[in-house]
Amino acid sequence: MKNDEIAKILYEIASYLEMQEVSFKPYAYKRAALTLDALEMDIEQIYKSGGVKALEKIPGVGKSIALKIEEYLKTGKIRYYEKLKSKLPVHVQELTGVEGIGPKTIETLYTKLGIRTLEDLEKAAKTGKIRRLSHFGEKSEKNILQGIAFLKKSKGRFLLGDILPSVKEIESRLKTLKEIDKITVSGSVRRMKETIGDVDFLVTVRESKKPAFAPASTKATAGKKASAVSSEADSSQQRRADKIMDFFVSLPGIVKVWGKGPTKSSVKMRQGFDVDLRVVLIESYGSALQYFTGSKEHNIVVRRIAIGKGLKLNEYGLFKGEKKIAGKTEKEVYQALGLTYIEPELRENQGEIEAALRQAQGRPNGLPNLISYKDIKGDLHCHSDWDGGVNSIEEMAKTAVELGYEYLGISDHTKFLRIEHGLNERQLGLQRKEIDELNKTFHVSRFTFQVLQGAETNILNDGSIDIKDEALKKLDYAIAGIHSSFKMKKREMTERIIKAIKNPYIKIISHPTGRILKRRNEYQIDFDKILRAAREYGVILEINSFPERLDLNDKNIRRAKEVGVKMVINTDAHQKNQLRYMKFGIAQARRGWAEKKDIINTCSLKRLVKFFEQDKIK
DNA sequence: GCCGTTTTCGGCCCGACTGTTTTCAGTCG
Repeated sequence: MKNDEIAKILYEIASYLEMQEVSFKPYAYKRAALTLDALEMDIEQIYKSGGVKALEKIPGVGKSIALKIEEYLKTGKIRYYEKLKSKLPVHVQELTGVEGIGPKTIETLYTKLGIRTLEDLEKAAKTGKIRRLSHFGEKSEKNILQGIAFLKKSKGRFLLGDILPSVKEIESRLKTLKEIDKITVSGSVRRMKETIGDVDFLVTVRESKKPAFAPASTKATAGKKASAVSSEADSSQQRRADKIMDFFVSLPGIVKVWGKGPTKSSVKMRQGFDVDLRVVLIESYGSALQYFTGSKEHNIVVRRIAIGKGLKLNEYGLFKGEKKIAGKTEKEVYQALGLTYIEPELRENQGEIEAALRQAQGRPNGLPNLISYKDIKGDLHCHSDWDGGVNSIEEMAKTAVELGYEYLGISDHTKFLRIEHGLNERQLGLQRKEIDELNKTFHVSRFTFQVLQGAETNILNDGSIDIKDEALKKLDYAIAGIHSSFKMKKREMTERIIKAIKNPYIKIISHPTGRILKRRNEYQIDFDKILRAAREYGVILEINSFPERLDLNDKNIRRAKEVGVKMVINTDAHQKNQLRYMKFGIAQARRGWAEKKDIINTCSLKRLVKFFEQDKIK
């Protein structure tokens, strides 16, 4: 899909126009980019089905942008964009990645100092050139360097949410190949880590219909690097493996083939990440999957256990001397080592191996009974067109029904956030009416589904809420989150959040630590203190599923669970398609060892409403 | 450049915060 490529260009056009102080156009380009980014349908398909007219039907896309999209689809270029770029030849995307750097600053830095790249910027900041410019000082220089350092830490890593769609696309293309039998993505993608270095696929070659005259020898594969198909095996199997590799390295979106061999090929995708494909033997599939799924830390300990039992574990199998005793499935490998199966999301050597051992021996404190990807019954944090979002409440609700939910909580921004068209008390009242009307239409159908009215209110600097209690009271529930003054001192910030927790109508704290992946650290807070307050007042902490947030993180989730604080997994969707981000939040919860009972939106509508109706403990 | 219950032109994009300033420019949500 070229959606994200085009969105990226539109964003950049917006930045270039901002540099030139053009008014309003940047806003239009950004809006179009935003829609395109989260558009579920393939833009190319839309164009093919109805040409420029169909493109114009996309919200935020008019005649001019539609023609530019057409130009890109036809020629791979947009002349207007190329022209803007040649006028100001700077790496906009790279530079805006630094927190605090925007188009205007980039323009100044380029014209005054000729800064074009991140490298130029770092050099200029380090040599004290930036502080000499007017409107810049020592502090701005320091902030720039900090921003660059933060960016560098996550360099070469991609957000899971950004690359998972491409991974799925590659997987479905590979699945069309009749030569492939099993296919699984391994590595950090399988572990659903929040950021990903590269993508590893494991496949097995489909057996020929006629039985091969000899099975691949286990002896030949023991501990040695072996070709995917041993010399004894059917040579047609090798031909099929070659065919898989030919197909793989010619997939669309590949910009470079790093290497291509009979068992491993490696390519670089247009988005910048690498994808490896490995062909393994069916009898080693489990051990290969275990090996390539990692994490490295997890595997080191697992292999040590094997050694302790006089065994050897590698990607080809679990061996006792020359004899292979397990390897076909992962479960088999773990069991042969005296462990129960460990879900990929847990494999970080954070105590999961010890827990699997205890469980296998029937002792207490085994592995958690992880929340499953199907346990969620509703989403309690999403936005509608009432606060400037893309979709109406009805459209959001319909998607929620499609997802099989029992309820959807609309929680638009409130008035402090003017740019997000935050709702005031009066508007919340009007919205209530719309929701009540809409719910009547759902009640006639046989299944249970209900839209709940929430609101994502703002925690002001003194810890008060920007909506009056009388209005909060009329909502089904209220969320509070921090959207300003992120740099408060630890004590003040902690007190600020705790004061919001104490508000009798606040039930949920959204994105509690405020971090933005690849961009911004958590706020300075005493998390344990906040946990204690949340437990005391029965307030729920959110696991925000948005790919760049994923806040709480895994460690905080585990901590919350240990303390007995309940959590909710929400998407924070600003468009209906983003309701599908839920899987990232669930993965995060799993990586934090959360069980179904720890997460409140696994419970039925009835129980949830009852919970919200309860008065808070204090 | 987009959009339309203010409908084919004129409105859209506010307000807090930061770092630089001493009255403002740029960024962010």
